[in-house]
Amino acid sequence: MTSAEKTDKREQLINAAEELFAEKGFDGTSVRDIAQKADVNLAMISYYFGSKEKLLLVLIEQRFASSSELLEDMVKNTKLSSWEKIEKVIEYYVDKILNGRKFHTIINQEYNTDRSHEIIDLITSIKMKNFTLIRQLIDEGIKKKEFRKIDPEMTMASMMGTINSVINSKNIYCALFKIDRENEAEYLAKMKPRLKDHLRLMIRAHLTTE
Amino acid sequence: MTSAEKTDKREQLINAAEELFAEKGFDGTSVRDIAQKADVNLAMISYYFGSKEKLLLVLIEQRFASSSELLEDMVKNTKLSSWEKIEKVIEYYVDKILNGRKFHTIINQEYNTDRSHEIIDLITSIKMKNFTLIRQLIDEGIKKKEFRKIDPEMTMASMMGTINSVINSKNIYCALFKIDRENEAEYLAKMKPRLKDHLRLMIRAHLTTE
Amino acid sequence: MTSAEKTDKREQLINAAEELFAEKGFDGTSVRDIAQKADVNLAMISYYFGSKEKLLLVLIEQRFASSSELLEDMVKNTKLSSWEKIEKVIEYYVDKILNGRKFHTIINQEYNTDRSHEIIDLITSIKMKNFTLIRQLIDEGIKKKEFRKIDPEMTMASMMGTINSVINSKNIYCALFKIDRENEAEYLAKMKPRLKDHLRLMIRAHLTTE
Amino acid sequence: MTSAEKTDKREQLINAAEELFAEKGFDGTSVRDIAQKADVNLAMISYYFGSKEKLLLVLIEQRFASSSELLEDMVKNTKLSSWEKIEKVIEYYVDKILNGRKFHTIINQEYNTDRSHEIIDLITSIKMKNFTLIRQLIDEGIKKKEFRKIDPEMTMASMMGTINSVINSKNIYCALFKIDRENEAEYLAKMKPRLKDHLRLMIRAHLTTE
DNA sequence: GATGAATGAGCATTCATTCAT
DNA sequence: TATGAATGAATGCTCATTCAT
Repeated sequence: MTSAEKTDKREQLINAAEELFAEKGFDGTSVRDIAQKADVNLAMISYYFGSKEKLLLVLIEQRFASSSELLEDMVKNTKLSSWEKIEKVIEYYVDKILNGRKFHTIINQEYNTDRSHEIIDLITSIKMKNFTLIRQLIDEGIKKKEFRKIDPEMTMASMMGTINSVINSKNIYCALFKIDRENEAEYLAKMKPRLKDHLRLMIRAHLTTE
Repeated sequence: MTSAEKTDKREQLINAAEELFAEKGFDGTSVRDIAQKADVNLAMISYYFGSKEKLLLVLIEQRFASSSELLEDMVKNTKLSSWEKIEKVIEYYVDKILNGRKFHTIINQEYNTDRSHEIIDLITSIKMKNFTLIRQLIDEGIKKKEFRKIDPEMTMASMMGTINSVINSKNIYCALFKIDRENEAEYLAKMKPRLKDHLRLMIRAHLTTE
Repeated sequence: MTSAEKTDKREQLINAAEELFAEKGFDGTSVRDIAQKADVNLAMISYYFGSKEKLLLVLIEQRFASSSELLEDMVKNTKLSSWEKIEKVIEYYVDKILNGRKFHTIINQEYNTDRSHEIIDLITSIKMKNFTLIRQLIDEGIKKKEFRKIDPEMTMASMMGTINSVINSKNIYCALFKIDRENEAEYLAKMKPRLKDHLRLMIRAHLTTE
Repeated sequence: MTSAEKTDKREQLINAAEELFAEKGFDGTSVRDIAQKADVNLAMISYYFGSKEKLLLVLIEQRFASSSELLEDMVKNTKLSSWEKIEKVIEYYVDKILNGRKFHTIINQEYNTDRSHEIIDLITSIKMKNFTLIRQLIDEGIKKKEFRKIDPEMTMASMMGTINSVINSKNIYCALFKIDRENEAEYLAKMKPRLKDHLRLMIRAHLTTE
């Protein structure tokens, strides 16, 4: 057995878990479901991760890795205008979150429930870090009089909330825009530009003084 | 036993279910949990609702009742400007959704999962109805040149998404604004005006031409 | 369903558990074994007792009830000689322990292992109580010069240890005395008088001065 | 790798198994526990012993080796009186069993359960052999009129049972004599002379005519 | 209406063992 | 020898639901 195949089974389990957790929720997914979908023996979940919950933890850690690099670049960057930075952030996050739609569905679904502190704390820390970085960009724009004095937290809520709407209400948008519910690629292809255009337009009108 | 007591038990079950579903999710809540919290015999859930899933259905139907009356009023209303109507919609929805935070947490959490068609379809139909009505308000404003030609669906996504952020990320906002996580009343009192002010400002800048 | 039948299932579970724990040990017995032997649904163990361990606890509590009444009578009694009291204690304990052979096999087997404190503490407290009472009888005999100054604790160890030998080494004695291993009644019938005669003779020789 | 290290791992497994079986029982101990405690790969148990049960068998065989040499010496010996022989047997067995307390705890615990015939038969044969040899010593003393006509089997039951009490009820004696439960050495140091004195006194009073 | 008992299917996890390397 | 991976069966327990009363 090659080393590629070895890690395969672990990876297969994580991938199967991601799909199932997104579709059916954490509690709605049994370890049997995961093992079957991954075509891996049930006991390997215990072997590799210890428990179903620790599998979720590993899944989150792995998918969140390389999270806020662009944000840190933007904060340090001195050449771009504040608005150009925000534009880049919008571009980046729409792509990133929509490409990882399944994963972010899990995060959105499980974040509010009574999960173990480990999971809640992990997600909170990542969200807080990103929140703080975006806030710096907005504050900088306000200081430079490039932006109006708006409510930074609520403005971020609008950015993230708009993207999450597209993530969470796929059903609605597929119905509204007559997109085949099973065709994930088409959904992403149609929603990404629409979402980016809208956010750019709305956030610009909201932030910038003219 | 009086008829008041009769409906009491049914109502207690629905209320207990609402809290538990919001906290732990549908699958994470057992009928035993619900019966215990409601201080009602376990078998009564079967008796009153038939099954755990039908209890969720009844809960959704009951809480969604009297939903879109204001929207219909606004559509028919000819005295108010389009923006005044949107303002009223914002005011109304922020109050309504934040007051029913627990219920909307359930909706947001369970809507994406593989629930029975009955539940998904019920939620979808209510959401679609409200979407359509708000769209009429926006289209009317565009027609009257009161609003710019923006993307109506994405604009609604932003309105709803912003409110949902406040619903779903209570953890984050409690941390950011130093609000006691257990003090629901304080959370609502602080977030409602902030949310309304922000939405009015942002949506106005986005929609209206000057 | 009559009330007799109701408690029957609970009782059946306890009886089945007693036999199986004695034969195969606590860990060697599965809840499925118990349910099957009792001809009762598996889930009833959870329903009645909460867990396998709590079933053992209930079993011990129930079988130990009405434990040390005779000993307390003997301590209070002023008419009998100290030796007559010890004789009665031997008579009583041989009958009691041999009649509850299965139960005492469990106690002897499980007492030394890493069980929950609840179980260990329960057994210890009962054993200590009886130890203390018997010690009083021996001390009284010594004070009255009826008995020699022997080691009371070790003397009790010999009394209990001898009886436990007959309990625990049934295999050996069946082989030595050619008793059918399956014939519990014959074993008890042959061992009880033998055990009583021996203990009376030995303990008398040990205790009494002439 | 040296041959010393080779047998080391095997020996480590047996030693770890002895401790764990004594503490938690055979069924309460998993092969993972043993492998971990011995710091040896799990699969080595299969490799060295074939199975968990065969490991127990090897453990018993190894610890029982060199068992009844002293007894055979005593039977052949013509110089010592019968009582002097019994005294030596008491001395020998108290030391031997108390020094191997953990092992004898296992034997006492597992002997009554439904183990494989191989194990039961092995233990029975060793016990029977020793029983027979001691019986010869007692019969010899009776024949020589040195001893009374007592019940030899029950007398042996008392000897072994008294020692087993000290083995099995360590909890009780630690509580009675205020010995630290974790201090095995202190327990043995205090119990051995006490046990020997008592047995000598009691068995002498029981056996010898004066 | 209301309840305690009962059921069978399902749960996550751990078991002793075996395998390829 | 030695190991990490893998397996299928079994573990204790909880699930939503039903039933007789």
